[in-house]
Amino acid sequence: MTLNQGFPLPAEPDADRASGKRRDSRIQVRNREKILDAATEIFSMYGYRGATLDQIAEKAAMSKPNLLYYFSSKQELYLAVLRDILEIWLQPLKELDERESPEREISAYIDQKIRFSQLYPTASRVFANEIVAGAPILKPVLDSYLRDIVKKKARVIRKWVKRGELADVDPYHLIMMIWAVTQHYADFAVQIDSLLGKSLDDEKFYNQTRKHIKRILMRGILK
Amino acid sequence: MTLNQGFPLPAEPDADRASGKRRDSRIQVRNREKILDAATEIFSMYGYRGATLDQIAEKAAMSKPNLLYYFSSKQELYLAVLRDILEIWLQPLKELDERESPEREISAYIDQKIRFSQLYPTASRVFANEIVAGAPILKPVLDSYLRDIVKKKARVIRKWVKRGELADVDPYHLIMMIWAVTQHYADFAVQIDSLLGKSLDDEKFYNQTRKHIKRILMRGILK
DNA sequence: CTTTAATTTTATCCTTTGGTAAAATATATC
DNA sequence: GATATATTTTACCAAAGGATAAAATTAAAG
Repeated sequence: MTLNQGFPLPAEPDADRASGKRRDSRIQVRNREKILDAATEIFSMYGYRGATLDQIAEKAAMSKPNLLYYFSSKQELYLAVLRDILEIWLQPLKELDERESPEREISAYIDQKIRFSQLYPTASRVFANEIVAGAPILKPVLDSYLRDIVKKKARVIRKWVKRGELADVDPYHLIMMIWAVTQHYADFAVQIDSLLGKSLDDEKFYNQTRKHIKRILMRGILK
Repeated sequence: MTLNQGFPLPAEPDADRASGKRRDSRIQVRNREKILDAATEIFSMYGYRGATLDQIAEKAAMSKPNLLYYFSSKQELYLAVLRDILEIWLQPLKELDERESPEREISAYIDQKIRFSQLYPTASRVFANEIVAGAPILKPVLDSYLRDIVKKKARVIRKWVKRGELADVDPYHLIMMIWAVTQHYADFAVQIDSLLGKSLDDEKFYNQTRKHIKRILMRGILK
């Protein structure tokens, strides 16, 4: 079960772009997308091992061999899904800017994270699944790429603390707290639905949630 | 795939206790426990569908048919695992007592939740897996049992707010925030290990985490 | 000890699953 | 519209996985 191999993520393999073969025919693009969407949904429910190509193919409304024509193995498909997710997942953190006030920056960061939970709940769940499972695939990425970004941003937060613009918080715990709370609304959406009958799709609930999270967190960390 | 059926959880099926058959021979107890432990670990990594009886049997150091002698199907085993988890997962919430101060009660609640993450990280992950997967099994329990408890405790929190002992927070969001943050340290342990090289097993890190979470949250919600 | 009941092992079954081969069909290019 | 290329379908396969049957072994009771 050494699923992991050759995952120099991020960066699509994406060989032969201008090379010999013409890719990206209309139908090529459309079908790959259809498959990725279906796969995201199925992987989010069953995880890598639990998901089956039959399920994914059915959801994508095509035969299994046809699916395998576009992604030559389950693993390759999973990698493609994870690649897409990681990109949008990481983006917001990179934008934290020390030159701005922590109030503004952290508030904006929370906004972006909760927006992600609203827009891509299934993607969030695939990611959650992967991490809960012990990150068999993403571990190398966490250990290198993510680690570096977070380290850099921890420095930014620490600077704010030194400047006296922020209470004396641990940057790592703060970042993880924000992740935990915002992702929770996507990952545990069923539970929330059971308790409140609401989801982030409901714009009113979305805003209430967003404000509430921000209020408590910002009160907790601002001087 | 209608996994769900006859899950009047909580309450073990537990027929024939004083009835005809004698249960609970020494070996019976020991083996069931060994299996439940192994199953918890495997289910936590692969989810219900992704886990295999072979893996579980191997981890429990017995043959698959032998395992099936103790739990007559994969589903039954999964149910038994969930039952055990749910019990310890729910306990702390029930103890919130409106007669005490919110400061003391919520602080104690956070302590208990983070302690759970430290003591039973794999159990927490099985639970997370089940919820992320859409709670195919636990949905009825969430919709009834959990819903009632949370509603009751939301009332307690609301009372504190009315008494002016707590800032004007939404009880549901507060509870979920506490869940999210505390469970995160168990469910996303790999990520934390990647970023910090630490886990809650490290008593020092455990306490630092506990205090940090409490500091920010309590600052955020106390008047 | 023997007898009876509990536990474990061995052999096996049927279904599902990831994946392939090759034929058939559609699409594009000249 | 003929030819080459891309896409889809049909028919399979070998391995894995949940489960059962029945034989073999071990433990308990008298």
